[in-house]
Amino acid sequence: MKVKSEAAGIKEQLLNIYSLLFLKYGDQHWWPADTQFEVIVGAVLTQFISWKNVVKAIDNIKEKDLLDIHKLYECDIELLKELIKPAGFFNRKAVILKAVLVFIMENYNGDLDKMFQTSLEVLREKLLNVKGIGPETADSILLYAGSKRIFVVDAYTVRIFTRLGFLTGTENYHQVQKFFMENLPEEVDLYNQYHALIVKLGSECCSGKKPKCLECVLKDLCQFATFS
DNA sequence: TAAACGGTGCCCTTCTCGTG
DNA sequence: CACGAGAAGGGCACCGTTTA
Repeated sequence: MKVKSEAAGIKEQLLNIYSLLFLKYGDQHWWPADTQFEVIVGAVLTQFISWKNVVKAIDNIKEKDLLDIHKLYECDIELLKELIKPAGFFNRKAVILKAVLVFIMENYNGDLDKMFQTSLEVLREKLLNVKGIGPETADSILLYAGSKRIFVVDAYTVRIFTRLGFLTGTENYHQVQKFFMENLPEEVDLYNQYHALIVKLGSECCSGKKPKCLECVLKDLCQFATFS
């Protein structure tokens, strides 16, 4: 892991970045969902695609009055595929969603409160054992549905903090997560907001191909910034 | 020789970019 | 302007290679 040697420590720098992002983008109110269950469904559906399309898929489920663990658990998988079509990869996601529902029903009798009473470490391990649930999806569910203290890493996080010089871009998920969790205050709300702001910056400004460095609030801190 | 590991392609839709 | 090609996005399965 590359370490910056400037006077300000990494912890101060991370908080400084957070402040700049918050000043620019404000409270992100994440996760955009009404219930814990909606967060879980959204976390699965948002894999590989933009949130916009997930909204359509969830609206479809809501329209049929199926946004409920028991109802969705009983729901025919072909119907489920139809409903979540806008979210892309629907064949696979329907299967993943079903697997999650089976997991919650069989382990916790469909009771999310009960599920989130489980310790972070144990529940994370269990979620990762559900086919189709990787670290990012599991952590999203833990943080945003369960208010567990875990930092969510995604492609934006890696891209932005590599460009800023904190990462080399070759670290694995766990290493990146550890970096943030060791250098940020241990606050669920901060983890929540920080990740949301990273996504905001990543999608609006720090894109993969043509980042808009000129309008980036972090441009003065960034080694990557180009202004051509 | 078997297990562990690393790399690659696939899944599907939407959006962006480039070309005619 | 309209169209088509290509990329993005997370995880899994399968392949070939390395290691014990």
